[in-house]
Amino acid sequence: MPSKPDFVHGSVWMRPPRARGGQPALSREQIVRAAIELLDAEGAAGLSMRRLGSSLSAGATSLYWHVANKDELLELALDEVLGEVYVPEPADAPWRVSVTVFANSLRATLLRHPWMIGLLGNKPTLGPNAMRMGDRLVALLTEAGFTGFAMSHVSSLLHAHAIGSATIEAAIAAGFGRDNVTPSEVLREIEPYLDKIGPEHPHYDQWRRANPVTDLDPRQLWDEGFAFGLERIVDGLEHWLVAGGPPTPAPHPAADKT
Amino acid sequence: MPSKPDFVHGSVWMRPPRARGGQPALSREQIVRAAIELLDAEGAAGLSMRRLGSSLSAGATSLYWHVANKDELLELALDEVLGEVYVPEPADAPWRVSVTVFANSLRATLLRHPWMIGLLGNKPTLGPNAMRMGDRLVALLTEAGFTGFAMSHVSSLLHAHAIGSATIEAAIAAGFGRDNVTPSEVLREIEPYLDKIGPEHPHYDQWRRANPVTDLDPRQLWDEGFAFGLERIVDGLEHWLVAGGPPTPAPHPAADKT
DNA sequence: GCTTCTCTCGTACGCTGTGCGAGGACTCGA
DNA sequence: TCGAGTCCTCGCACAGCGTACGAGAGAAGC
Repeated sequence: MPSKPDFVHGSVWMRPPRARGGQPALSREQIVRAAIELLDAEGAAGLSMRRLGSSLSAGATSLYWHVANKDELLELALDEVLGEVYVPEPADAPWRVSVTVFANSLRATLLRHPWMIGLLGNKPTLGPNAMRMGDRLVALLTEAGFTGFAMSHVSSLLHAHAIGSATIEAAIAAGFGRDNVTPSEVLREIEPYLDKIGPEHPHYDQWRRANPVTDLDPRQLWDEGFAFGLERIVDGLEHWLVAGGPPTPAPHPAADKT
Repeated sequence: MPSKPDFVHGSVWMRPPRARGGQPALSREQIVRAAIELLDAEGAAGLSMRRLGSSLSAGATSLYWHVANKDELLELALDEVLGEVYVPEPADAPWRVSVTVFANSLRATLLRHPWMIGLLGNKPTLGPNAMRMGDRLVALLTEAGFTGFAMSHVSSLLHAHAIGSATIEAAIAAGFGRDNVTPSEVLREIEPYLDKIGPEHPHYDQWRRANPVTDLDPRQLWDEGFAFGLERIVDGLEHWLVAGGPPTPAPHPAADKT
């Protein structure tokens, strides 16, 4: 066999841009991005290291060079999508508006990536995006006039409303996601069950008959409900603020106080 | 005949428990109770069918006679502990008080069984205890003067506050549960990390320095925060109520999304 | 040339949920 | 007393999981 021209075999042009044998075929960012894609498409149960690996044309255990374990990967993915949350600058608008924008953005992000919800209760979110979100929210609330621990309580209140609402909505939406049935059809399916157990729940049953929900788009109803709650919260905060904050000045509870 | 996974008829709540007879060494109630015990003791990751079986001195697959699968078992366990939530009767107290009692009870239940939190977003809770809770809350809110969809929005708002708050608290508490260290020690451990990345988060860092949290019991702080938020919510609801409910017939409710 | 560092991956282990079918225990009718 | 039928338990097996380990490929530096 005559020797082949060397430039064919060893040249750059013959090598694929990201050869399988090449070194940097994988990166942490790439892995996290692929994980999010898989999670969005198939939910939390659809993500396994093997599936993730093969979605990157890599071996399952190759991932462990870039990521300590699956939990850490989920943590990274969670913080990554938290980067989608938008927190306005304090100067952008009145605080009532800015706070509403933030809460809506957090809720929308959670509903866009419902797998986040089951992860949030597991460990504190200390990633860079979560911290950035927290920092900007502190700026916003401080500028609005909240100080001390009340400020962090307000932050928790807003977070809780978005997270709690998204949890409830995601739960019901999970019942809707099944094979191409519309929410109305699902609601109509549940109806007989509710009718059957109706007598055991007279108050709810009466309300349900007076407020049939079957023909409405539940998504619109949830949007309204979230906005309603958020308005009540912001109203309550404003009243508290104009009333002068805490009724009795308790700036520094240094010692145990009851 | 399409045997599509019918949302209602496939659900646990539609099927009666297996008929009795033979030798009932195991029962659904017993299994659910043991599962809750295991979940409380070891968290969601600590429950496996094999471990649950051997905690009942039974084979793992014996459980499948009484329970269709693990998901259904978790659903049963979730509804069971929801029975711990207390909803006052409308006549017991002014609605502001009753609503506060309910929200506190829901939060306390969630914190007593933190594994509930990761389950809530997965599917709607239609079990008997959840329905009973919903029914009593409807009675409460109707008596308070809320009607129509606003009533369900108020219900969602209260649920969301409890669930969201519990989620946040459980996440941080999970970081505390580690090997016999006190929360203060954990906070002191995190301190250097926060110091290091402080410059990237100036607002938060400034607030943190002005409000050192290290010496406080975080549990007390969370209690205060939850109560603060709940007061703001109830205030906001009361103002809305005395203002006469919805301001206008509202042709354009709210469709803003960010 | 050699060593060293960076990265990939095949193999393997212990664990998971659960389908299947054998078989034990009990009740009932004769 | 004897089947027959029903209720319930459980051993086995399978596919899939997270991941520890160590071999080895390729690039970089001496």
